[in-house]
Amino acid sequence: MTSINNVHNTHINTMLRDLHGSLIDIVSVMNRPQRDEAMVRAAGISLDRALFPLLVMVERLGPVGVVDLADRVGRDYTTVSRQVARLESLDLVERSSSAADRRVRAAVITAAGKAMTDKIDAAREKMGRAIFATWDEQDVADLVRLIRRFADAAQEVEI
Amino acid sequence: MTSINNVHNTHINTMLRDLHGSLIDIVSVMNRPQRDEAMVRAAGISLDRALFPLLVMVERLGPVGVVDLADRVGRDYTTVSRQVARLESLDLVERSSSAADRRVRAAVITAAGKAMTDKIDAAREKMGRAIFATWDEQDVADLVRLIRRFADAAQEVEI
DNA sequence: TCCAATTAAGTGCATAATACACATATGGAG
DNA sequence: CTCCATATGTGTATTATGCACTTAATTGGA
Repeated sequence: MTSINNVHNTHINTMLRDLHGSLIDIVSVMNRPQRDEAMVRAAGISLDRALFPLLVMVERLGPVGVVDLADRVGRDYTTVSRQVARLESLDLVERSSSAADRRVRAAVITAAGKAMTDKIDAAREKMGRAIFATWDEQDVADLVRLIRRFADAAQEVEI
Repeated sequence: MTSINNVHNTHINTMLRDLHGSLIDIVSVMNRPQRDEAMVRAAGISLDRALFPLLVMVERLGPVGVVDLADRVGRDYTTVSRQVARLESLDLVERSSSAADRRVRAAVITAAGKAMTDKIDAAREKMGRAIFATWDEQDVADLVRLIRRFADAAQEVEI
């Protein structure tokens, strides 16, 4: 290996470590219960901590099964099965057997659930505007584009 | 509000929603227990799921107290207090009362803990190289720079 | 200086979350 | 058709979690 390659590798390693550190910080922010709960409470609703990310994912991912959701939240699917059942009993999501694969009881968000996530989205949008207020439009566009590309690649390389 | 501003707002909203979707995907990947656990098992070690992110954070954040860690993982500090105590009993972290503030028993990683996170880092580096193999160097640099800036801003706007 | 309020950390305890073992139904390959 | 993989669900034991309370140290005033 040439010295140029060594320099290059060190550079990449530094960037990867920086990237990982940034992701840890972002996940830390997203994990903070205060925000989600404060939003939900401000909307006059009460929802268990564990149910919240699932509701958001059901809204985002459209008809989605328990196993798929479980993979994403990193919990056993039996745990998620019970949580989705609770969301269903709260009329925040509804499920129906997929015509294509009747094993799957895919969950979709209800009007009541959507009303809840809309309130969260509004708060998130406000936060996003505050964050990007001082950014060049080009930087925002680059971030959105590159992070999407990164997310896609990260999902591919897994498993 | 002019129609130009409407277009602009819609554009920002779309980008914010895209960004949020990307972050959900990234968090999903990071949440997958298979990877971390497989890494740790490959290294011949066994570590509870809940303890793992804490170990990584202690390694990254240097001397860090229980309350600070708890804020980051989004759990009550009493829960984290017990988990850090377990990491300590496993000799993966060690704690000492800070000279500056003797209430704080700041945790730092031990040699054994560092050996564990080094193995994880190596696996993560391999993954990063796979992800970025086809990227322009400039895109990688832009992503690292912009995501760091975003993480910093997101931490500021919180609370 | 001294006291009240604040903050970091820890413990006991009740509750909720979680995962494993097991069961059922469907899909798909041969 | 048969066998195996997959999606989901339930019973149960274990663990994690958070609240109430406590201790110790720091901080900010009066």
